[in-house]
Amino acid sequence: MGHEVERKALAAYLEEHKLKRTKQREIILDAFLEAHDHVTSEELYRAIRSCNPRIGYTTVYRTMKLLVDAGLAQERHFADGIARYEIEHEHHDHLVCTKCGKIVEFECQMIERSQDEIAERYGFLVLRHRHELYGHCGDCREE
Amino acid sequence: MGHEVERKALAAYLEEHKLKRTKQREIILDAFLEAHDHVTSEELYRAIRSCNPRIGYTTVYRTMKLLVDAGLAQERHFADGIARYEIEHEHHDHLVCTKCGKIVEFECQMIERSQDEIAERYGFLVLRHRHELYGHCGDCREE
DNA sequence: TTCGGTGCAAAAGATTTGCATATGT
DNA sequence: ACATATGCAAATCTTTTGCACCGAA
Repeated sequence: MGHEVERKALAAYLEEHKLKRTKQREIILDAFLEAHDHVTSEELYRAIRSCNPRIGYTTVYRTMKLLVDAGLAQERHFADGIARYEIEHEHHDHLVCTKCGKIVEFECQMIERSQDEIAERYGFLVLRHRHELYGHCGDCREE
Repeated sequence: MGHEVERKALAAYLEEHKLKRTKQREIILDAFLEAHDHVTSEELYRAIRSCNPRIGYTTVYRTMKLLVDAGLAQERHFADGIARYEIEHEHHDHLVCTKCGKIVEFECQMIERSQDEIAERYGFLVLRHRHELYGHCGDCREE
């Protein structure tokens, strides 16, 4: 089921930090990589449980923190305050519906370029950014 | 102690929604306006308690949600997932230096326009946004 | 054999809810 | 008078921790 690159990255991280390779960690990594973005720990736990009933809540929480430390996942907090994880990847931004909680990712070259321009104007070297638009999605704005 | 504008805004909202003006709501509004930005409900509760021991936790939580609905406060979630409130003000974008902590505000018409375009593409009605660029400022990037 | 890992249950921390009482309108 | 607001305690929800047992190195 693929994910070789990520498995190796995790293995390297574990070895480097004298931590152990366990099947739970592999299972959770796979489930995370297969899940839609913005999964919560609880969603992951449920998904994993359906195939592997012997994995505990705690292990999912602990492993997700591990994946963050290993640079494989990113933790984000949107309006509801629940931790959500996404795969560490290129810059992208979010539209968040404050009514139903829907989260849509978008990318906009124009904005990226404008950011570079702004950064240059102020002499900044930009390393990362956070850009979230909050409002009502198509389904919720009619109500 | 000032805050006339906000008090009137709250009163208007309460009247419009057939809600009641209570002294608790005024006290909490005042405390919120006087607090530093990014206060948590708990901090507010403690600050209010020192002068008004008869106000309950619950009322602070409920009133902060009310202030958000009334457009007087904004709720945010940073890395720890605890709700923090700040005064609703014009949307500034920020450049944040992760070395020296300098914060520079900027505004960019191009970005604003792009946001509108994105929102339209996804059918969103955008109410507010958050846009932060993190990096090193001119003074720090040389080191 | 030795540590770190796991899973359960219990704790902790933040926020919400049920309900009897109090209070604006 | 009536409907909403309040405050307490209890419930809920997410996440963390303590601890006995398990398993990778």
